[in-house]
Amino acid sequence: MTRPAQLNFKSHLSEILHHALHEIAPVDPGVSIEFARPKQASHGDYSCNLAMQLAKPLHQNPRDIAALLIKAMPASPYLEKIEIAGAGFINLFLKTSAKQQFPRHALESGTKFGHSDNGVGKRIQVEFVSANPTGPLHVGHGRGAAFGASLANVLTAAGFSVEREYYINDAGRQMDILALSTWLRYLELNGATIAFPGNAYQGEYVRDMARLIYKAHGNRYLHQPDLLFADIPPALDDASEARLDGLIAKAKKLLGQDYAYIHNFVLTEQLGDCRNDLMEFGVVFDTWFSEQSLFDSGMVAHVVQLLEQKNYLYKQDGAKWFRSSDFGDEKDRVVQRANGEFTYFASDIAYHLNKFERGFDRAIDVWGADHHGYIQRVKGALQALALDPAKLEVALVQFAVLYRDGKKTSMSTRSGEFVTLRELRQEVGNDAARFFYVLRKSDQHLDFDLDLAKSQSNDNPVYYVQYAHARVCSVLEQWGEDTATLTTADPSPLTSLAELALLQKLIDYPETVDAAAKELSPHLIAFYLRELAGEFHSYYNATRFLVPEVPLRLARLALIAAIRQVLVNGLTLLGVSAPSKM
RNA sequence: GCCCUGGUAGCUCAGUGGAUAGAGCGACCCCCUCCUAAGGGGUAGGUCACACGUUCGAUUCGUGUUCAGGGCACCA
Repeated sequence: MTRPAQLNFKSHLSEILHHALHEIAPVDPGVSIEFARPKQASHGDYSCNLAMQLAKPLHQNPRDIAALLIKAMPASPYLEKIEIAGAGFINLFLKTSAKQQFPRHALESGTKFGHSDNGVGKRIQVEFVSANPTGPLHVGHGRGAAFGASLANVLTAAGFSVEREYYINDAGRQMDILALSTWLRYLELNGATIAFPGNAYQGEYVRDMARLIYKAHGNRYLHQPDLLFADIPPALDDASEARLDGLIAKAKKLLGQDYAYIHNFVLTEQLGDCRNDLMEFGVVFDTWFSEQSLFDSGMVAHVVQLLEQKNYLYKQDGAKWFRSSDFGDEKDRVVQRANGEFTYFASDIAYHLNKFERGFDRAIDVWGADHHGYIQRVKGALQALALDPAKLEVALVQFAVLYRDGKKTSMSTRSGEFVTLRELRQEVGNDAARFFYVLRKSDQHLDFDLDLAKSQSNDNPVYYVQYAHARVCSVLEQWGEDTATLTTADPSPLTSLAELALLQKLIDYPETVDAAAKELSPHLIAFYLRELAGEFHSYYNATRFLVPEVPLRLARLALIAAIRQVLVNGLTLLGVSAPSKM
């Protein structure tokens, strides 16, 4: 057995059990080799239920099979003993000396500890946030941002080449509504009295943009409001969508070329704001992909034509429908409306075709849970285009429901009543926000209690983890010597129960990163860190590190230095800082 | 009506086809002359929603029921 470059007991054990399995069952019986971490120490460090799985296909008693497997296993330098227990568990016990290698191993690997090469040579695109640039990001977007960024980091740690992308919905009606809303506010600044539509964008940021335009251009874009509202039927109520569309059409007509200026101005403003907001949140993108560019390049028209050629479209009521029900969708969907305009779905098909053309091995879309009905039709379209829909994975992030004073808070952008991500970050801090967001499984509803998150109490688990880091820093500082020398410390004095448990925890870290990458579950890192911090705090309270006996002191310092490294690495994956003083 | 998520301790949530189901908060009791008390130790708290099925074994998988949240546009 060769020693793996990155020490990973699980894959090592898996290797030797595969070998044994092949020995006793040359024909693949179609079972998978899994290891569990037993809750009881007497059941070993790892346990394997392979023998029980084999009982049926091999028509033998599981305990007998276990004995055969153990006999066929190649010798391992890391194993102390192997036992058969219960109904046929194979319990594996690691040598203490093997576990004791981990502090040195973690320190030598440094920021790379926990990284693997599982994904080497594979390109993954992670698309996330992709919020409409029609207003500030709110706390719901924040969850997608935190999840997507952490996921991308985890995948990078697993060796994948990751590209982070933001899809900008800069084409379409919502942008027009924003442009109109801003222009109406601008008219008000010019002294006009406007019946501001109830379903236009109400937020204060719209007024801010209008003020910027007014400041830079004075009354250049002023038109008489009478003309604007002239033939808009008064019978239509204030919140009518048709009235809004009428106003947009009128604005385009009155402003002529200038409409493009207003439209572009509000887009640039909102996008810039969004980008800054995310950057401050530690979330950066490699690519900002414009939906409009898909129209400009003719990609949307092209993809619709492509589907038409393949006979997946039909006309009904003047519109073009895609036969998505042929691909498991509950009904067919319109790609081109009766008025000739393409739907959002059409540009989304074009967008996904474009993703595939860029040659990613996997594309992960992080979507809000409200888009779940969308998965089937997009995959259907990909299939219709003879692409492999399995390459597209959709991670649905459930809504973050916000509570203030114990009451649900509305998050509609148009109504202007929302709590922005920026506001949240200012109130609870970036670290707490990033950590809070990934402290839930992504497909789990998140009740974000603002009052709790705002309270600077120790309820906030991020402090708990950061505090562990700060404590290690403090101890090492008082020790005062070069921590780099700790890699040479003899680890054999680390024999207490707490120390063995901590060694095991270090061993778990690379496996946790692997699992988080495989299951697209960054929350596993957050939970791991909380557990590691908990075991460290307990150890800290029970044990002195700066003891007079030099070998013991060095061994313990090496252990806590390794813990510090893992805390840093894990927090980095989550985009949370690791302060050395608190 | 159909589709997605969920239902695990008082609350918020992890977790697992396996052996005695976990954490945080809350409650109660205790620990700073001591490397950071933003910490630690302890006590109490459970029919893993319910029923049936698959399995050597189900809280985990399947089906049904029920409750909760969300989604079902020629919006984006």
